[in-house]
Amino acid sequence: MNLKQLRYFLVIAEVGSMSAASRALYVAQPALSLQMANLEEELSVALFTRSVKGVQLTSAGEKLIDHARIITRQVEVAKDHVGSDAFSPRGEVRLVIDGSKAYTLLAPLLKRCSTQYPDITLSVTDAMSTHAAQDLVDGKVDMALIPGAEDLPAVEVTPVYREPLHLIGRNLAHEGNNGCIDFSKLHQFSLVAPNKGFNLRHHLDEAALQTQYRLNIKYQQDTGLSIRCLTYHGMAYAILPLDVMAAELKLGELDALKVVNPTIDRVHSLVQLSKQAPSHAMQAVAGLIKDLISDLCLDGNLDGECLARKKAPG
Amino acid sequence: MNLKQLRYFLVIAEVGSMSAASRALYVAQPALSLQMANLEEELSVALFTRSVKGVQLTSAGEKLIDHARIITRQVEVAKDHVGSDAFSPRGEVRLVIDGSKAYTLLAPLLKRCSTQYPDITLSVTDAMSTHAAQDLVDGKVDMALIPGAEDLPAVEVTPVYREPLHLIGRNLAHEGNNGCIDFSKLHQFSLVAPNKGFNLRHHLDEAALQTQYRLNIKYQQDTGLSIRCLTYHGMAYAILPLDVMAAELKLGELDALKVVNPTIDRVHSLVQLSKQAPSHAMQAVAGLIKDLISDLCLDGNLDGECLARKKAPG
DNA sequence: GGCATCTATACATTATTTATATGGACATAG
DNA sequence: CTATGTCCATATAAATAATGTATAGATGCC
Repeated sequence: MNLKQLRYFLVIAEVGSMSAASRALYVAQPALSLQMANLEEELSVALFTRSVKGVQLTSAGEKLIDHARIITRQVEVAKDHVGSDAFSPRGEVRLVIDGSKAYTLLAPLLKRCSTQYPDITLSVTDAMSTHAAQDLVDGKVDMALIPGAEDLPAVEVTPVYREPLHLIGRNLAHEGNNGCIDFSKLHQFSLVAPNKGFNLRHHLDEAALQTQYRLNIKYQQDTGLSIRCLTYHGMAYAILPLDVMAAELKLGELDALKVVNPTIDRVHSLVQLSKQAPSHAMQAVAGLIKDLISDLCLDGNLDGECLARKKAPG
Repeated sequence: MNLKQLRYFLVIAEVGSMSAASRALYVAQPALSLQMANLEEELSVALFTRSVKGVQLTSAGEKLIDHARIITRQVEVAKDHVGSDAFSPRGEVRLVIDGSKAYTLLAPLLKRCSTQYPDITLSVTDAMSTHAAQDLVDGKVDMALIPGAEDLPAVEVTPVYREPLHLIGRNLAHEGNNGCIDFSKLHQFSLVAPNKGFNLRHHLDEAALQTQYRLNIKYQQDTGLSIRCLTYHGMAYAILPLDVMAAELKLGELDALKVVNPTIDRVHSLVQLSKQAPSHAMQAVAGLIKDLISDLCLDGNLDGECLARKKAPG
């Protein structure tokens, strides 16, 4: 067994076909066929069931895939670790950000990273919080910045940011009180919200349960784009953090009212698997994120409370 | 970077010389030279400082060695995992037993292992408890059976056995009371005990502190053999678990009195690093150990209390 | 200074990996 | 039902990588 085999194996398992993997890897298909055959012979167990439509993992293959991810990732971490120190880290960091924060954070984060740590390759993806958490445990990413991670198992959680949620929609200016609106009045608005299971919805349901007020959820949409779209076109009102609709609010096309009595706020946390030791690069990126959020809060560019201390520059 | 390089690297680092490693690995020395040069080039950092006396790890090399151990071990675990199931596990398990228990447990454990799990290779070493714990965190072994591990960090600890300590030495038969002796009377005996830092000594000191009685420790010896030797020759008395001197006690050459008021007992635990998932083989061996201790206690061949439940046969 | 030991380099040899070409299995479309 | 396309496996040749042999350079030791 060697690392090349494991890397091939991961790609083949992911795309479900040796031919497709050969195109993705820029390697001839027989090479993959042979390497997998060798691997299977060494382990004396079949990893795939072959068919004319591609390959599928056997149960043994399913077992191997977790190990393969851990091993190949550990190798990357090792490379980074020996080649860098706390002052000039290097290597790849794969970060997933909750969709609601990606718009605000992505650009400045990438900018700062390339400036402060030119040797770090920061790959950022965005996803809804639940998918982000799954990517993390699957080993597809190294870190996640997601809301509602306070009590996930087997992970290292650092709360960094508490944000209040707002009612957002058209022609709300006259409704509120000092830019606020009581939770009790929310039922007057047709809302668009994600399905149960999503963090945003969880906070809404919780507050509704607590106050005994019902909400009038007219549309259930699970992507940020859908929610923004319906809201923008006046079809419904959304309960969101401010920055998601920053541009429309600035233009005066939409209004926002902070929900109070009770306020609904959620905590975004940096999450990483505790079973894998963080590389210098990961620690550096974690510091960057904390700094960035801290700065954005101080400058008023991010609405909410920073929970992570401003790191000393290093 | 590949696994071959990491394996070579580990051996070279361990023996401190490429030539010596080449003999150990049955590989020509230039092959090692070249592989290490390649590895260093890929990481763009020197792993060794070469001298005419051999090689020595640089700080980067020190960093890599931990990763290399984890990675290579993870590969072995992966192999075992996919190639075996809970019923017929296979693979290597490296166990270290505290010296005081090795004599009693080693033979029956190996016998049971080869009978029940013929595909498991069980490598057992013995060491004083402190060294055993170090071997575990260094990744030189997978599991340890040691006393006093109740609150080690970053490890999975399963208490399996509580054993009472006895005063052992020549001509004690008339001293005790129903085979027991009060802690308060211990100061009358010249003792041989390990230095501070060793688990046995820790329990003695603790009891002395608690009762405010001082102990008369004449010799400080840190190996089981030394302590047994001095005791056997009547130069001192030892405070030990019964089984360490089982043969001499049986022959009537030595006597043992259980220390009471307070009793001094210590708990042996199975310890494994929590960061590495246990293979089927490791779980099987852990079960074997619990079973064995349980059986030995029930049959009266081990003096003390079994803390782990008798596992259902499987 | 001569000898032993260690690592590095040069070069030939061997082993491994990959690419090309091709065949068999199977699905889908005409 | 046949033609066609896609998939994986095999054979063979080419390319790449790893290893062994021989040897040089460096340094400690007697």
